[in-house]
Amino acid sequence: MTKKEMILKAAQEAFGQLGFHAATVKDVAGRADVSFGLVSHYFGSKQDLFLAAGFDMADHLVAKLTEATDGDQNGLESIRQYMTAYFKFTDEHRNRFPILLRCSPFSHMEPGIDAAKVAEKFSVFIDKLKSCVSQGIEDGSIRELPTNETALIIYGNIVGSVRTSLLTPYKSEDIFMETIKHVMRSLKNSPDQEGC
Amino acid sequence: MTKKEMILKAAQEAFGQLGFHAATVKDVAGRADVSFGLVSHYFGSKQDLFLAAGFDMADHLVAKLTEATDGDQNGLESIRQYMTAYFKFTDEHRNRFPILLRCSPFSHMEPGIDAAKVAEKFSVFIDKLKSCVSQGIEDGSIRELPTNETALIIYGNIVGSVRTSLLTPYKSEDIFMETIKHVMRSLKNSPDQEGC
Amino acid sequence: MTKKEMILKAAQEAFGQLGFHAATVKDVAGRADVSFGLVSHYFGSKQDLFLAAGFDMADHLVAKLTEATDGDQNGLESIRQYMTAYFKFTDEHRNRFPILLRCSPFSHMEPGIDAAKVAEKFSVFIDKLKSCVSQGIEDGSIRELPTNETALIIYGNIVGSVRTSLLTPYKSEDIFMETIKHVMRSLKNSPDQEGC
Amino acid sequence: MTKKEMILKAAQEAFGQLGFHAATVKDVAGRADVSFGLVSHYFGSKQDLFLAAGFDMADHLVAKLTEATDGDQNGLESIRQYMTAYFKFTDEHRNRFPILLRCSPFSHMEPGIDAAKVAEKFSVFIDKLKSCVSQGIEDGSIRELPTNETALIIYGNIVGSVRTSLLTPYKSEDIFMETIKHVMRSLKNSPDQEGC
DNA sequence: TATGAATGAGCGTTCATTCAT
DNA sequence: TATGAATGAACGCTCATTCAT
Repeated sequence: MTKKEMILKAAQEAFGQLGFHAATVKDVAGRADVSFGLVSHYFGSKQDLFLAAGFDMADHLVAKLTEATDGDQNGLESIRQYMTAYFKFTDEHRNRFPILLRCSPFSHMEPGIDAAKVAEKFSVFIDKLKSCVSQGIEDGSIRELPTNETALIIYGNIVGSVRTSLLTPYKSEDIFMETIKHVMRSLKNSPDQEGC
Repeated sequence: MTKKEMILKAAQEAFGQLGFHAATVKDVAGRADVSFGLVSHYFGSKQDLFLAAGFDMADHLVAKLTEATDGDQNGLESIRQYMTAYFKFTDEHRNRFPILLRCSPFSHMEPGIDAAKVAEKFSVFIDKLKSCVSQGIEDGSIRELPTNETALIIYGNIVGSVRTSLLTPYKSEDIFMETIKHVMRSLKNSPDQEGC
Repeated sequence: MTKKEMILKAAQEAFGQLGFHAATVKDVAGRADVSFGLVSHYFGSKQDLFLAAGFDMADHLVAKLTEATDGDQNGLESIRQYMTAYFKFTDEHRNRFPILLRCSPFSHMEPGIDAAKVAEKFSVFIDKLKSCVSQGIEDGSIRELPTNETALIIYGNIVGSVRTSLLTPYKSEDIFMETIKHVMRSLKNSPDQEGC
Repeated sequence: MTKKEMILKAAQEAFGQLGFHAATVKDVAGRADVSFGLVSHYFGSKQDLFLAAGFDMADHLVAKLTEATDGDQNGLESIRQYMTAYFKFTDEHRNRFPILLRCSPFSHMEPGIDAAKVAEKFSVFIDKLKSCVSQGIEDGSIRELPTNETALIIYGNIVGSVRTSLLTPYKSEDIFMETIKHVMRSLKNSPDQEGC
């Protein structure tokens, strides 16, 4: 691994654990075992480093989600795969995943960070869900629901459970699996059941 | 309103908008139109002020939720009232509500803040939901679900939609109402529908 | 004891233990069990309080020293009485005596304190010793020594031992008694012994 | 001279003149003609700087005292050399020596300074005197006296005269020389003179 | 007399950033 | 590439002091 890559990993870890302000450039350099001057050399300002760290993590997650939803299953099943892949990714990167909870439009952006860039980057997560919902409504696996709101609610459901799992002391046996069931129940098209 | 109260309101606003680190004590004092020395005089350290601001907001919300769930409706209906009251409260305090998104166990606690105190304070939000779920399962309005996970997922749903509404640029016509429907669909006990 | 007197005692204790800067007006008020506003009311500024506390202690010590040297003994004996009374006084006021080590021309005056006033106040301690030395040389109990230097050296001896006793961890069985012997040996006029 | 050394000299000067509290880090930086950030960079906290400044001065003095007492003269003569070297050192460093009057177990330690470290550092000054006294008693140049108390009293005598010379307005022609004579007279073993 | 709300100068300290090497 | 000396804005905080009650 190059020093540049080591800095990026260290930044994801430090920013994820401590947040933008509390994580210092010296701290990142220390975790990467390089001099702090090298951080600026490669990544410029602290803000730039934060975005680079967040976007790198986002790119890896997008790749996994794309892979998971690429099959020819129906819309509801795609959403299940999306959620499964998302939760699997968080489990596999518990140390560095929290950077995505920080560098996300669903979180307060630190003043000085370009929120628009972050929002644009993350729109792909929502757009993917929208496609799944649309497809599911078309193929009959998902009941008639407003596409936009439903996608946002599902994403909120995912992130809510990830936050519960990674951040709170309110521990649960298997909140990820229950969250998937919760969403499936809500979306599933059952012809003989009226709404509420 | 006393100056002490003005400082508390200003702190909720500043911490909510900017976060613990980016919001400065001088900024809070400026919003409250008092000298910065008075902040320490009444609240001690910045961390103490943060907790006071968060807990004050939490107390007000708890009061509303208690009022909303106090009726003799069934468990599912109690959850609907809980969610309705929660969303109404966020709408009525858009300026100062975000302190609760910051000072919450579902968020990263700033290093130096006593996370245990926060978690204890907020456990009432989850506990209230647990009671509703239990009651709903007993009275037959809610299907057989694990109480703890379900309560946490509902709370995640609520906070997810609040975050979407207050923080993101992904605007939606009426995400709060759709979120309530989403939860109702998922929880409602329909004897003739199997789970998934 | 009036509140004014209680403040003075508390100031001697606080300034003695903590020094001018580290001792706060609130601390003094707390020890005296009065509100901090009352301190300013009676004594004006912190500097004024410091001088009042130091001078009060000095006055009490001067009274004891005067009493001790008032007899009709010879000069050497007067010095012994002076030293004995001085050490006795420090023992009896271990809690509050250190104010005199702080508010003294033999210590660094805190910037802002009127050093000249302090020096004038304390000159009486040296002058008393000078008289004793002069008298002793006249009455033959003390050898021929320069009056001024000898008085200063004796005073330095006294304060040195007080500092050793009150401040250092270098404990000693009876440094006060040994100090008196040390001075007596050095001053005593022994006709058959040349100097060195 | 490196900037680090310049900061140390400036700290000795500033702390010596003004004391720990009244001397500010910005003041030290100004005297050293460096930015105040560099002080933290090299020395950490103000307290660390204070100890570094005091210990550096102590080390230089110890070197001189060791040199002065290394000869094969008798114990009494060693003490004379010790005192002579001590007084010479204070004269040669009148600007920066006072740090040693502040950073010393014979002075009130500022709250927050590690008094035990200081006491340990300074014990060498007393220990050197103890050796001289012991040796002098053995070789017959010093009368039978308690070693510990006598060493402490001699050190008190030295510091008393240094304080008188450097701090007070009570000026004297040659207090240092008279102090040496004072100690010599008191210690010298005169077989035909009884004690007092 | 007696209180403490209110002020703000000034402190030590942190830390992103620049730049000579 | 890689280092860390050097800078200074900005922070939280303390505390003497004033003054209305």
